Amino acid sequence: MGDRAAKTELYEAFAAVGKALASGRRLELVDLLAQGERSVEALAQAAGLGLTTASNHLQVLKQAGLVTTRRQGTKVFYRLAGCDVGALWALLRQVGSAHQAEVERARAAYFGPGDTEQLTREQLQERIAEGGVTLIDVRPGEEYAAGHIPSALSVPLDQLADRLDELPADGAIVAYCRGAYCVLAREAVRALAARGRHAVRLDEGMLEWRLAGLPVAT
Amino acid sequence: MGDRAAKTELYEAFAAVGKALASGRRLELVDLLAQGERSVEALAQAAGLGLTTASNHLQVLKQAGLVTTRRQGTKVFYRLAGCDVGALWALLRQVGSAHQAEVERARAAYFGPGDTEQLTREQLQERIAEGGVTLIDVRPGEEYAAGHIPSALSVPLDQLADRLDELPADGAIVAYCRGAYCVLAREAVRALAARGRHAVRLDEGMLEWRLAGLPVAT
DNA sequence: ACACTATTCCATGGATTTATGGAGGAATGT
DNA sequence: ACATTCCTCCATAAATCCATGGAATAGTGT
Repeated sequence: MGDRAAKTELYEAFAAVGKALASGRRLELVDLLAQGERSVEALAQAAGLGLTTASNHLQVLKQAGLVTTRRQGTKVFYRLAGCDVGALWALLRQVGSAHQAEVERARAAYFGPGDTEQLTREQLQERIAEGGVTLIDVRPGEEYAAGHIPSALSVPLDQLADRLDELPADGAIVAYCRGAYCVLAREAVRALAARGRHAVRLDEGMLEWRLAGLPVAT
Repeated sequence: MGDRAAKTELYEAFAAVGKALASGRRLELVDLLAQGERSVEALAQAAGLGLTTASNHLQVLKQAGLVTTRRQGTKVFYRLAGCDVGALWALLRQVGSAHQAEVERARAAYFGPGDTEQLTREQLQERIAEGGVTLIDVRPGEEYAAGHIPSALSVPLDQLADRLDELPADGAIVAYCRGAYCVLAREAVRALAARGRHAVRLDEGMLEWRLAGLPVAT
């Protein structure tokens, strides 16, 4: 008991989880999977990876125990192994943004200058309870189908311009997307503003909503 | 806004945190630092690493923003950059142990067969409130000095055999150490049992105590 | 200035990781 | 059986990471 070789092995086993989180590509995959299960091909396309590359990365994640698979016909669907994996990803992002300057720089470059008006979860819940607010989920339709905020309407960002008539002309519009580091809701708010509609966004997204234990509709 | 190159950079920045967690050696250092700040030399010795190797790993952790340094005379003291880093380490361990078989195997090999009687934090708090319990901190003295559970007595494991007279002959003894994956308390309980004293251990340790927001004495 | 201590920086070979193509495997439909 | 689809496994070259020793640097005491 307590010898060095065994200790090294134990820590190496924990490090296997760290290694799985040590690639930006894999983190993109984890972020996608946090929205719901997907096939390898869908993941590869959504993350902009080659098929074999995506498969390789998914194998690494699976080896580390972060994801599990389910086979349906010829397709293999990957999903996070548990909600604790989503929590780990969220905490990793929080630690990075709190302590690493490079994250803040990259975030600013990704989101672009300025920011859009935002709402906290609590404020959104109040507004929903009061009524009169139109909540739109601007993620791709499959992610909405895998789970969304109750009362939200699915309006994927790329359909937003064509479906303006479904949104109230003068009522309040709130958009949300995957999470704190997703651009979709920001782009939706800007796109709406460019078309003369006022909208605000939820400050975080579906990932944080789930982690907070709030109700999810499917 | 939202272009791929910027997105890749952002995820790569998060991955820098993952990379820092991708080595068993570095995780051992993080685990030590979770107990309190230490000099490079002390860390190298405690982790069984060469001095330059330890310094290298610490630089990687620093670069990732997980630790910060403080200079005092010729010594440089490293410490965790925030309690969220400790939380990240704890969550990484939890995810590993929940989803990765290898962790469980390595844990069993490290801790040895069988287990000692244990107590939860809540039970310990009750027993302390009732009185009549002797709580011993079996970590090295410097870690006790950096913060310990109120009312605990510092009895480093390597002094335990020589200081049996300080412990009640028939009262209840509870030992604790660094955390859920630390052997010290288990070894203390066994050592006491081998000398005819009955003792139990706290199921987790100082790391989890701090993260739970419970009071810490110095 | 000098010796001394504690740490970081630098160079190096060996090991690991990465992206990518092509072959191989499993389930499905004809 | 056969072709098709979707995915995994294998091989490979480029890039990165690792431990280690020696040189360089910052601070302390004489």
